[in-house]
Amino acid sequence: MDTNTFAAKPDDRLPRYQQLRDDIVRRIAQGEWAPGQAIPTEAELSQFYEVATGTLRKAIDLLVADGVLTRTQGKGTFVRRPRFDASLFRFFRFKSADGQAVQPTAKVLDREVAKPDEAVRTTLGMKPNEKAIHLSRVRLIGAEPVLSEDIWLPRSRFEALATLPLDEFGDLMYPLYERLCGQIVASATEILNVGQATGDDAALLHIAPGAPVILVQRVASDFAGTPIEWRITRGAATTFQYQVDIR
Amino acid sequence: MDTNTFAAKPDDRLPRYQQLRDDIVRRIAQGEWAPGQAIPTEAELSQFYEVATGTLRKAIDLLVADGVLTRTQGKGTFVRRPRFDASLFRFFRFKSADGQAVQPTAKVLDREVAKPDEAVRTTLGMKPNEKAIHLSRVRLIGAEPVLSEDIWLPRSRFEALATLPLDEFGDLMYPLYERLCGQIVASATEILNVGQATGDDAALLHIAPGAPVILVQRVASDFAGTPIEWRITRGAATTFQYQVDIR
DNA sequence: AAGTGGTCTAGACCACTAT
DNA sequence: TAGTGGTCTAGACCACTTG
Repeated sequence: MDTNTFAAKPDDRLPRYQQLRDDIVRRIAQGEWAPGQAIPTEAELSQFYEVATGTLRKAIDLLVADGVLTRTQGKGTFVRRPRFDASLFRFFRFKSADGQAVQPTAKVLDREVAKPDEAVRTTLGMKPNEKAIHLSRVRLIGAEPVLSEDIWLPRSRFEALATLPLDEFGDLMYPLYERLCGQIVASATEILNVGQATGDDAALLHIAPGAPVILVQRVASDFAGTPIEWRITRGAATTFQYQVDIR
Repeated sequence: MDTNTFAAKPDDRLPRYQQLRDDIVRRIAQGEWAPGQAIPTEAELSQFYEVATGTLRKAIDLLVADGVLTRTQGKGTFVRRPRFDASLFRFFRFKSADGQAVQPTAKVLDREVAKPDEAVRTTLGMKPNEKAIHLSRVRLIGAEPVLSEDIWLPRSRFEALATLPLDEFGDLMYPLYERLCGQIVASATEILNVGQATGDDAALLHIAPGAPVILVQRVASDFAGTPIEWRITRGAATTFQYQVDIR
């Protein structure tokens, strides 16, 4: 921070507060300020950037609205640690026997290092001959399988996962990405569709072939907006529910 | 506006800008400022409320973020006219023969004035013996039925629709509510589920009985947050697609 | 008590729209 | 040219957290 001036003038035509926002996300993307840590105080930042506190606050307001930062009065402003492995609960409502919401566990069934589909390859911005790591997972409530998942990762960023023993993958992938590969998921886009269970799905999820299933395709990206994971999740449509509020 | 002081001090503990926001939505809900019209200028409002322009702008920022107001530089700040009859396109992707996205037309099949289900009655906050207007609609692309809809409205607010000839209902309900009944839909909550087509659905939508269908339940409310419409829409799951961006 | 973010002021000047 | 919202300043004081 100290040694690095605000050289970045990406676009003088943009308002100052947008330039500030861009510079702050750049520093986060480059790891200068890490998730879970506090960024410098408003006073320090406004002095460094040579803007009034109101202008700096407006830049931070945008990042808070985007979910990149969180503010806590009296404590500081922090880079948000994204924890949306639970995001599927926005779609699938799982309950235990006593009606409580529960987190499913996960089990990696298979892993291969192979050439990805063309669609996956282009989505992840991979070179024509680059290999991908492909994981097949099942997620369970107790012993009951509820979700079936396929995950593709570019090998270049996730080399450590190519050799990790399958039983050492935990329930959550994103902490693993961060710990073993230094890859932090900052945002994601999900597309929902309805399909019918294939024979494999049916066997895995204990439903009838042809029964309706929800397909959630997710592309997850880092702070710089680069896609780093492609994932598809399938679950029985009977467990599906989603709520939207319209402005 | 001139005759009406800012008597409302709903909660002195709240920041001024939140009090301003509440007072502005109150005026909109009461019809003092109507959808499509401009509200007073920032200079007038900040003088009237006796706050600095920055404070007033923060209140308006909130309402813009909520989708209640829109600002246009050089022109003014306007009460947004909600137009989300097209919101189903967030769920169902319809295309014409040449691949263009199209708006479906609508046809009211049936209307009855009857006691609503208990669930509908309580959701709409209706008295125990109050009657509701129930409409059955089908929505079509060309001649092809794609969505089947049931709508319940409290009779007290929508009397005019109890007698309107069925062929005079247009394609869009909300402009009708506003024009004939003075009811403006300002927000809505939708819940999605997946089901299987009943015999009626199958016949109406030209799909096989038991085929997967998407059910969208919508509760629409006015500016004051009072629910005024309950609606359920059913469509073939094959036409369903939804995209979410996660922070 | 010191340090943080949260609220608010009283302006200035700029960019855009309309006439 | 007049009027609108958009940006920005240079502070002040308050509410909350931590030592």
